[in-house]
Amino acid sequence: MKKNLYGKCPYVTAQKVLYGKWTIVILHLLNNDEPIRFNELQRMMPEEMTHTTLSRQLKYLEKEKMIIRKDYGEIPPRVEYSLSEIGKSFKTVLDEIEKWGTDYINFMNVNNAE
Amino acid sequence: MKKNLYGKCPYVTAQKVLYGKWTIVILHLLNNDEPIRFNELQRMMPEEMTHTTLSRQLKYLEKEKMIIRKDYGEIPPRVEYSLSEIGKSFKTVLDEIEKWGTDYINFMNVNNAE
DNA sequence: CAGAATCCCTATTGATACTG
DNA sequence: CAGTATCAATAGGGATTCTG
Repeated sequence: MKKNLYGKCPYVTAQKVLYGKWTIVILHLLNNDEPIRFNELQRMMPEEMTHTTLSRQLKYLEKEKMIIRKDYGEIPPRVEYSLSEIGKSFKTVLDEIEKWGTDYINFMNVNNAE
Repeated sequence: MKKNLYGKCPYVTAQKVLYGKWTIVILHLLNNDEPIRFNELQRMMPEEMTHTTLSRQLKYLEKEKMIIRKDYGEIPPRVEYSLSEIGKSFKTVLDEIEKWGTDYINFMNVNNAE
């Protein structure tokens, strides 16, 4: 009987980390030098999403050690998100995704009449 | 109001193509010179999955033009799957995923007591 | 062998209201 | 501002059966 290979096979593991509906986009947006506040991040998202969903995705990525949540404990609340070290190292994948994604979009535009 | 950016933003697009539970692994397994038959592919999968699920994922990837399905029309059936051109170009992403995934696994092993 | 069809079940998302 | 809590809606996956 085969076993769960999360934490063993790099592909299975990466798939699980990236499985959320917005994870790649969030990691991409956080991939700069400035930490980003919650609402700011929501406004930057390319598509509509509720704060409930964003909150959940952020929590998931935090649990997976991809991002760091810094709560300033102020009123009104001020929370900033940034990439962790292992999250930053994901940049090489993001760069390839951007290149490939661009190629894929062009390819689909050429090949699809619709 | 924000719009659906599938087909516009490379990250959103890549996320949608990769959203299946096994897509990355399937693309990785098909990433060689030999086409692979259905049952053979199922046996190669690192974790248990039913043929129903594999069938669905393959259909999805075929619809997204990532893979090519070749039906030999024989009895008993013989169907081979291989990567399309745009699917092959995904290799650069897969390579980075493998590297990063390996780093991530090591990182998690060092940092998690459990 | 390589599915399709079906049903069921769970996980994920979305919508809304509430809070310090 | 940055959430949480709750509930409803949906999609995706799994199990089983049937087929040529």
